[in-house]
Amino acid sequence: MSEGDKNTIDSVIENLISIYPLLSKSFTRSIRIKTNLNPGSLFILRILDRNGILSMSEIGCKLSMPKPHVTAQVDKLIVENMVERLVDPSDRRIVNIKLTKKGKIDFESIKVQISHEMRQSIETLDEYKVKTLFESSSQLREILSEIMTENNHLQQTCFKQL
Amino acid sequence: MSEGDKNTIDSVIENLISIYPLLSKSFTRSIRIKTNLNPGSLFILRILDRNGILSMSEIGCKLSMPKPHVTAQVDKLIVENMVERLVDPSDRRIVNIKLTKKGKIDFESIKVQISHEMRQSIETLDEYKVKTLFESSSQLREILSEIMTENNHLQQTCFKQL
DNA sequence: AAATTTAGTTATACTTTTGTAACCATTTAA
DNA sequence: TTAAATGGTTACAAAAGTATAACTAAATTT
Repeated sequence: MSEGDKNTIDSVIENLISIYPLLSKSFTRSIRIKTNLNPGSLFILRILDRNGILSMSEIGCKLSMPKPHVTAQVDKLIVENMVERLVDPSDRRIVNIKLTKKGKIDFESIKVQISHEMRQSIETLDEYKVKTLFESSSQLREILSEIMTENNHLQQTCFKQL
Repeated sequence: MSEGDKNTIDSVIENLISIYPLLSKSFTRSIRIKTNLNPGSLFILRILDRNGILSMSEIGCKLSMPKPHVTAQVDKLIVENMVERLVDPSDRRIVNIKLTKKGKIDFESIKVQISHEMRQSIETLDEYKVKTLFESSSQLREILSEIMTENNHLQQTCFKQL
């Protein structure tokens, strides 16, 4: 690897370390204020919305969330009637989770709620910047999803890939 | 605003909501394992490294961190001899914070520590993807920094811009 | 000079997240 | 058919972040 590549990677790390708190502050506060959910259970809604059905362990793997925490968060979502547990007939130890109809509808409106300020900010940008924002966020998301597939290390190794 | 723009913004929000947990999980765990600091105090180091000297309030504004939390985190960093308090001679209410020499050195090595896994992952990517990652993270960082300048709402309004 | 505002700290309570250990039920392996 | 491994839950502890009120000291306003 050349010296230039090394510097490029340094810059990437710098950028990511800067982006993280910007996103964090933008979302977590909206989530707390505008929903009665916490960020963790919202993450679970998001991956269920994307993946359909996931087992408890798969949720924990995808979110690097300890299994006891997954249980607690899913319990909350069940109380809210946003997800449901499904016993896997082929292996009755496995508990599969999926969004309910209410969960799907609620998640859509929550997304609108928590991104309201950010949406307004983005709308003030000129067309070119919005396009740049779209492309850069798409690319970053894709590559990060690709490389962030390492296992978690929580009570047991997580073998299944994201 | 056209329907296409609205969809583009929706996609941007989707992307950002996806990127956030990926970054979060990648950094916070490394920080906890590899340093004796918490993410919050590391954020403070980062903005001090970038901005030089900042007052307590400015730190709180930039990080959307409640002032009492800033005090607590800075206290920790002072115990570690990584930052120092400087009384502002023109206004003796203001407490300015800057990195010590040790703080600068430590921060550099901490950055290497906490980004080690991510760096290794990035190194496995081909040259084109690294370039894409660099460009997209740079662009995203720049635009997010630009739009995430809203005030915090913690005990008092934060007027100064980031 | 008195009243108000601002910067920061202290104290305190609460929420969220992380982590470990122990446990049950089920499946797989010996 | 025992023994071991796996998926998940329960219980519990601790770290980290969030929030508000009350306070001191200094600056500003009136």
